[in-house]
Amino acid sequence: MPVRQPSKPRVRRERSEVRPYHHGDLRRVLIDAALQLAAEGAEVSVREAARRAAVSPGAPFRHFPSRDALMAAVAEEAQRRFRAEIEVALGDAPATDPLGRFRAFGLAYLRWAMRNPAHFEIISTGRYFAHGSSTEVTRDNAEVIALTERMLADAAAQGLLRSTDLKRIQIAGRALVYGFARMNLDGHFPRWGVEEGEIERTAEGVIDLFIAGIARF
Amino acid sequence: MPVRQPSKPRVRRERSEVRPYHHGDLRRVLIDAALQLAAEGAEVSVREAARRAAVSPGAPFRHFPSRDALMAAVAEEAQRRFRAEIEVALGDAPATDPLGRFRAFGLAYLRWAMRNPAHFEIISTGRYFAHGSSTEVTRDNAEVIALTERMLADAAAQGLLRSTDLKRIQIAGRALVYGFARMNLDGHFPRWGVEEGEIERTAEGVIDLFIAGIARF
DNA sequence: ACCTGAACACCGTTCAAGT
DNA sequence: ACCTGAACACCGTTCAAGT
Repeated sequence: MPVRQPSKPRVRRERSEVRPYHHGDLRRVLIDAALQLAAEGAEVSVREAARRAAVSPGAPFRHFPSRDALMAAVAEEAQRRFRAEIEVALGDAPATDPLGRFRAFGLAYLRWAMRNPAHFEIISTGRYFAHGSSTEVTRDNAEVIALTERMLADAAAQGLLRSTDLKRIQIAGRALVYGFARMNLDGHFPRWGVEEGEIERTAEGVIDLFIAGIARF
Repeated sequence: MPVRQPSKPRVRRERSEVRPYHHGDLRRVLIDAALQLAAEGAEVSVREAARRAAVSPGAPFRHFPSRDALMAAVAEEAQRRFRAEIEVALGDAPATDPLGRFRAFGLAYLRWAMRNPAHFEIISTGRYFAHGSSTEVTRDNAEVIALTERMLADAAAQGLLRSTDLKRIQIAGRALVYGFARMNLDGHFPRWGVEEGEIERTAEGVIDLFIAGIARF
């Protein structure tokens, strides 16, 4: 078999002065523009994303059938990043300590939500895509749910829990962290006397309170 | 002094067939229209509210400086109703049983949120008025916070709580119910295997789990 | 004092026409 | 195949003009 040179991808003046007629990967560029708009706290509009991609207002509709479809793609991307961060955080937590893992999960969840509020909102608000319209988001989410399910099952197996109703514990735990993240998002903390600087510490305290409540000792 | 007849307020065909030039109380009518739009699950738009009030698109702006101001008025009304319902629910709960009151509060909170999702969202989303732009909403909210503060202080005084960090308990409790309400709002329950019919029961279970976690026994 | 109706600058979306 | 640019039906908001 003839050995081929490990072909450096032929660039051939891709970076010419002349604006090319075809955009490189408009789909990708539009998603990134939308992510950035959200991160800036601006409303995500198709037209503005198009403007940032330097294309006409109609162009995005060749890649996304609707604004909601664009938002779903943005949610997919954000969900991917979220899940990656969760998994990194859980890499440090030993499998032998399921409640420790549960705690690490909660902390990672809240930290990401605090530091990426707009992306968190797009993932969770459910206003942009009908439940399950994006199979990828659905799958990612299901795997995150399965993750905490396993932790609780392990904890129960080790006799660490007061209650045997794991589903109830799981939903309560999720309501707790989701509620905390949304209180932040929706600007509730000032009226609760929680200041900017102490939010992450407060998150930690709330998680610990919950775990102390479900733990046998 | 000549006695004048106790003049029945001169109506003089106010209810004539001809549409009167002045609306009776356009402000009120616009707020109601907006509440109804929200309850129908539709986007609340100033123009649509104007249409329902049978006035021109510009008319609302004589009563509200902006869409956000209209939404703030809607939030005020919704918050008033919410608080009224909470207080009715607490009327039945004896002052001698602070954790019972805490439970009753949580249930009333969640029931209202489940049954008035759109109004609940307008109250809580904080997208429509800067934190504290409406003194009335701020005050109503502060009183609801004070309500639960008292319950927990009473519970602590009776030695019913495991922890003495009441602020932490309060924020955790609020995060729990708010999170649960928002999971419902944001359509999370299908992917958690919680069906429509069992949501209120699940809410009860989650509240009980939390209270069992903070109670001394 | 309160409302109308036209106007303006935005949006999402469609579609013929261009390359 | 992909993009342009005009068009349409919506929005929030302003403002002269009417009563």
